[in-house]
Amino acid sequence: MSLKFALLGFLVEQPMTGYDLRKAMEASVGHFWTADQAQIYRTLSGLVDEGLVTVDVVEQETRPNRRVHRICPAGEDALDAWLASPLEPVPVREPFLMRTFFGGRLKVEAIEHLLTARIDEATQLVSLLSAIRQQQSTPTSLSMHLRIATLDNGIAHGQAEIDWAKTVLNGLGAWHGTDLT
Amino acid sequence: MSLKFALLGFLVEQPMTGYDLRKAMEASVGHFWTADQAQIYRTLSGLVDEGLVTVDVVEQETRPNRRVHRICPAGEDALDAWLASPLEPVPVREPFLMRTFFGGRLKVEAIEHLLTARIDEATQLVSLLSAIRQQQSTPTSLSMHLRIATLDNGIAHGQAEIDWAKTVLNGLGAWHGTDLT
DNA sequence: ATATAATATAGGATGTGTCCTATATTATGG
DNA sequence: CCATAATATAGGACACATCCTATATTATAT
Repeated sequence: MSLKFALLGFLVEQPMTGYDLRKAMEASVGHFWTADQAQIYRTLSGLVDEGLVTVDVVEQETRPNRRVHRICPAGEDALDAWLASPLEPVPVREPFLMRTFFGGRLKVEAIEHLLTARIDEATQLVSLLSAIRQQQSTPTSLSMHLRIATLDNGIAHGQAEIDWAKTVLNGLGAWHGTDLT
Repeated sequence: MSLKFALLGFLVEQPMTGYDLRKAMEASVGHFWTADQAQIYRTLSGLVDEGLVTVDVVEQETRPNRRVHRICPAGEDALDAWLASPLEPVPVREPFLMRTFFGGRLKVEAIEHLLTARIDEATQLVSLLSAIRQQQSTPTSLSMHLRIATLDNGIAHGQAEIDWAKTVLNGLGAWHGTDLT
């Protein structure tokens, strides 16, 4: 998927180890892309096999050697090709909505609990992203503008989820104490 | 994941074949859960192995026999347990935001193209969901209320995406004709 | 004083889902 | 008249990702 290109994108900025990449991703794209450590290493060696990335081994005594990955021109080409390529359809999969869909089997109180938990989670996420967003200075480049935009996207969807859940919660009153699902 | 429970949820309403389930899902939860045909059949036979579902074979001459699946009491219990269980953390993965994040490598026009395509897609989705939403009568049960709520969720997020993309698009003007990424 | 986090890589097992294929007939659309 | 959609199931191959494990030392936190 896009992990491959995410790695290439980060390696454009500077050569990094798998470990560095994991941290860099967690700190920047973590809110819209979670990457497993094992997956990063596997994808990274795949990039090396494809000739898009080279490795410099830096010997270390106490820890495993640092394998510093550097992007090749072919890697940059692959990244640019991907950026301009048509958007692949994303499989949608929302376990929470699946629960909502069959929630009629639950007691109203249990549904309220589900929804308030959802609101709490989304509120926390929005707070976190907003805090990071506040720390950003006014964008002086297109790149910065776009990176901040990804934060705004998370905030917008988080807020949409909160608003939606509150509306559903309010509409639930009509079925309080009712057992006719 | 939740596919297992989605199948159980649908089988509560009436016994169905794998084929029926695929159609039922596409028509109702399709906007927040895409299910592959092969995956449905495999998951379904898994449910049979677990003893949560039984099968009646209806002989047919011209086509493969219909294997009608019926939920067992154990299946209903499993469904209810899942509905009340804590929410598993969902892995986030948004290829479009990954592209946005590294979009600084593209020309401003190319980014505009990405964003307008995104707006078009989201607009289409919102139209489709809104049309379905309009066809719904006023909910007379908790179940109906919640099912309609899943539609509203899709509409809300679609609209949030449209609003966000338009804002980003407007902010892009400042970098028109600039090459300093 | 002791535990755990940080540094750094990588393999095996497992799960979940997609894609493609096979099979066979009838109905519908252009 | 011909193609393809609908009906109905299911297996093989493969991709992508997660979880767990192993290894080894230092720094930090309780």
